[in-house]
Amino acid sequence: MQEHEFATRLVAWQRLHGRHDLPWQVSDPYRVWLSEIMLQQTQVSAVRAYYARFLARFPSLPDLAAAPVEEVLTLWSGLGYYSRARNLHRAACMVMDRFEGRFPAVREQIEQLPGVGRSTAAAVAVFAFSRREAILDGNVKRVLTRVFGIEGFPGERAVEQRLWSLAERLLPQEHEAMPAYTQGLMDLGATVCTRGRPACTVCPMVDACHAAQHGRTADLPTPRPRKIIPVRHTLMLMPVASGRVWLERRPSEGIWGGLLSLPEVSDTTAAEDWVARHGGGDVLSDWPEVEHAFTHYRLVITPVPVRLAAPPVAPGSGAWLPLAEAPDAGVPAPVKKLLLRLAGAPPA
DNA sequence: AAGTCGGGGGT
DNA sequence: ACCCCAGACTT
Repeated sequence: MQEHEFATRLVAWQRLHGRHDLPWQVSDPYRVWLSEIMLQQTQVSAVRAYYARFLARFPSLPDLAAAPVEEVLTLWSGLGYYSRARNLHRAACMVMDRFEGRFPAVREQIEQLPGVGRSTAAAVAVFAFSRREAILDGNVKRVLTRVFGIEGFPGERAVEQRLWSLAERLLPQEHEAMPAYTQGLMDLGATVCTRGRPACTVCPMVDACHAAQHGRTADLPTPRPRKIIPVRHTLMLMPVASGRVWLERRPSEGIWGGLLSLPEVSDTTAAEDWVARHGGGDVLSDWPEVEHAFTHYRLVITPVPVRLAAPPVAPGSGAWLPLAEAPDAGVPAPVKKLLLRLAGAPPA
């Protein structure tokens, strides 16, 4: 298969068999950008509801820029990678005062926005402005490594560079074909050239696909080299008083940045110190640990429910929330699990 | 180049 | 239980 034939086949396939009903298939750059950020490392099925909710609250970019970042984070909670939400808000403000409210139409300018890398910038440039730019996300890497038989872990610099240059050579010549071509690349990866059981029998590339012809779809793309995942332990205090629980806002840097959460301490001594510093109280019971898995480590949380002796005077930066409301206050998933348990078995 | 950041779905 | 997903940013 000549390289120019790839785009021809893909565009024809997309028009007949691609997805045409995704809510963000519009030309409004704000909506395209929002969807691309939400879709980073997150699957379509998970994004749909968040996208609708987000647009209902922030129908346009000026609405988003005018909102407090805390509200953006609350709408984001559950999607993960919370720096995306902070960057989204920063970028909206940047478009307002650096680009006078007009979304930039060139890939290099879009790429200046925080949270937007080359691939995301290219996707916005293509869908909103029909620019001739290549994307290279997980779907595209899978399709290209299989069709063209590219060996090596795509996270490796040399492999990724080969993929970028290949992706650029494959672009259709006509600007008008760019949205269908780019959508076709994503659709093929998402619905046909899937990770587990690719549907090669209905693939428009099957006769030219290196992996399909050599029975190597299970080997490509080359998987990430194995690593040992460490385990970390932490304690989370659950300070309760008068039917309310104390939540603190975490620093914007690091894990769960900017989210409301339970106070975290490193060990039991630090836990006792914390209670003493806040007027003293009783540890209510020993609760079972909660495990939470990240990409790079496993976190074991020991919950420490405490009834504070002192009345609910706010210590530091946070809030006393009614037990029934706390689980939905935009907290990290494992904290929500703890708060639901707390609300289900409130201290007498 | 390697490490960090999350939650959820597929297998 | 393990893998990865419409990646970007920091060190």
